Amino acid sequence: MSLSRQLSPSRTRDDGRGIPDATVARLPVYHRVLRTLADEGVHTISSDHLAQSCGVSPAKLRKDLSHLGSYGTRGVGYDVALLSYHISRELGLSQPWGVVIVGVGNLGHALVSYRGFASRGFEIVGLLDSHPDVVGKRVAATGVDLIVQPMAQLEMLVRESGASIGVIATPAEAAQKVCDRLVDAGVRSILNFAPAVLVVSDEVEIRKVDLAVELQILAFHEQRRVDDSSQLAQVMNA
Amino acid sequence: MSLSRQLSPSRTRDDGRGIPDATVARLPVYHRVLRTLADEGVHTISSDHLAQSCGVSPAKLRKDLSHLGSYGTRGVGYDVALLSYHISRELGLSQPWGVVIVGVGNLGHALVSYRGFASRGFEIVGLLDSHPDVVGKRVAATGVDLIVQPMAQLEMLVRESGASIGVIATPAEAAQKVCDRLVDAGVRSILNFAPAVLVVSDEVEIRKVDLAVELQILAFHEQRRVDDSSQLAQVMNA
DNA sequence: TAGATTGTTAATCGATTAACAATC
DNA sequence: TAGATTGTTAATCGATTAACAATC
Repeated sequence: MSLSRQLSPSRTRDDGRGIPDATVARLPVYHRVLRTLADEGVHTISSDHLAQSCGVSPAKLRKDLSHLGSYGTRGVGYDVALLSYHISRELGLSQPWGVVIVGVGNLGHALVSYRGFASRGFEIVGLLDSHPDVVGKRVAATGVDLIVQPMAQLEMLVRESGASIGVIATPAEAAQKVCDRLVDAGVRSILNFAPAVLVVSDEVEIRKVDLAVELQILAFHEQRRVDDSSQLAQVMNA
Repeated sequence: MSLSRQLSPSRTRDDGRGIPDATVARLPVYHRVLRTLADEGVHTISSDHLAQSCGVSPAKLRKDLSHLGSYGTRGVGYDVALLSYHISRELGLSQPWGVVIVGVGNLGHALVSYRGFASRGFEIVGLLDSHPDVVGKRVAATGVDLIVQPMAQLEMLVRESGASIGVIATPAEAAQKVCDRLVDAGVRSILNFAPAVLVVSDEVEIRKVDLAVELQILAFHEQRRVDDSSQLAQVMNA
């Protein structure tokens, strides 16, 4: 699909087909746990222990890490600092990424005050909202101190800041329009919190966080649990 | 794993192995889109059109729906209301589920004001926080009007309300303790927003929403894009 | 050397996809 | 009947897992 696979089959130690999506999705967890371990003064850790801390199986962890290269030592384990570095490099955390947040309601505020941004090299470079009551308000948190801009500023803000990630925290009705404008302005990565299916071109990477979906998946399992226990009761009575 | 599969191999029209996880994760999207279509007065829709609205392939949609039973009409399509009903029933949305939210910071507030709750049968039955400034505050939104309770009330609140879903919106440090207390009090489904790996027994269903993870996955793709274009430039120059 | 632990292999499992027979 | 569209089949693909040879 992407040109790069054909151009350079092995950018790192990987075997040419790129790092599997499932692995990429777990790398941030490994990275966070490794940083915590480093803070606690741990220098070396085995795949068994690290896997347990990350909530995955040791086999899966080793398989995942093998895609990055060979950074462990047989008989010893992994150097925490070294592995942490290689993961962050692979994830692209060694360079800063500008983030624009569209929609500064409760969720937008929660995102601004989220401490995980700056510590991983993300910088919030712009806040936008369409509501007159919100536009012009100053929003400050650790590492952030911005004035909410009107929507008309979107294109200029994205271009001047060079933001590469757009976060959509608007109501569902506004999401597609906002998405289109972000993409037209040059954003190629979108994180969508609005409960809407966004249509984008293939070049745009889009991730979706949907609270309602998560809750409904839990409801499904809750219901199955209830069904199970009532069925069990029937069997017991029979 | 669960007893029910052995007891009753076919609760609905499914073939005994239960509905695949990947399918369950997509059902809420189908459901939301179907409700929107119903609101727009659409009575019948083909898998091709519905799939497009949901952002999936027609083959995947039909395969997914086939796990629920046979609710379409060949040559015609799906009845929007009927299909919507069967999905909601399968997801367990036909009965109300009580939700307790622990941690009423910016994110907790965003969750309370989220409109997707009540419309899908979820009811927020309790808000808890450890911070003295927050405890006792009244939090109101559509369908919600609650006083934030101190953490000491957790067990009593869960038991008296019969809440089945616990939402953790605390800092990472507090998350495991909160999780343990929720589970001890009887909660079997947890939605975790804290950037922490929670350890729970097998009986507890846990879902995780991690903003930092989503952003880092986007950063990975951004970086790959940058690498690609610089490589392309090199090839062009050569 | 002996014990420990990685990185890789091969088998298995689950999800996706395309094609088409069934049938409205 | 002819056209349309579902539900199912079989092939493919990607992810997981367990086992173990390599090696510190």
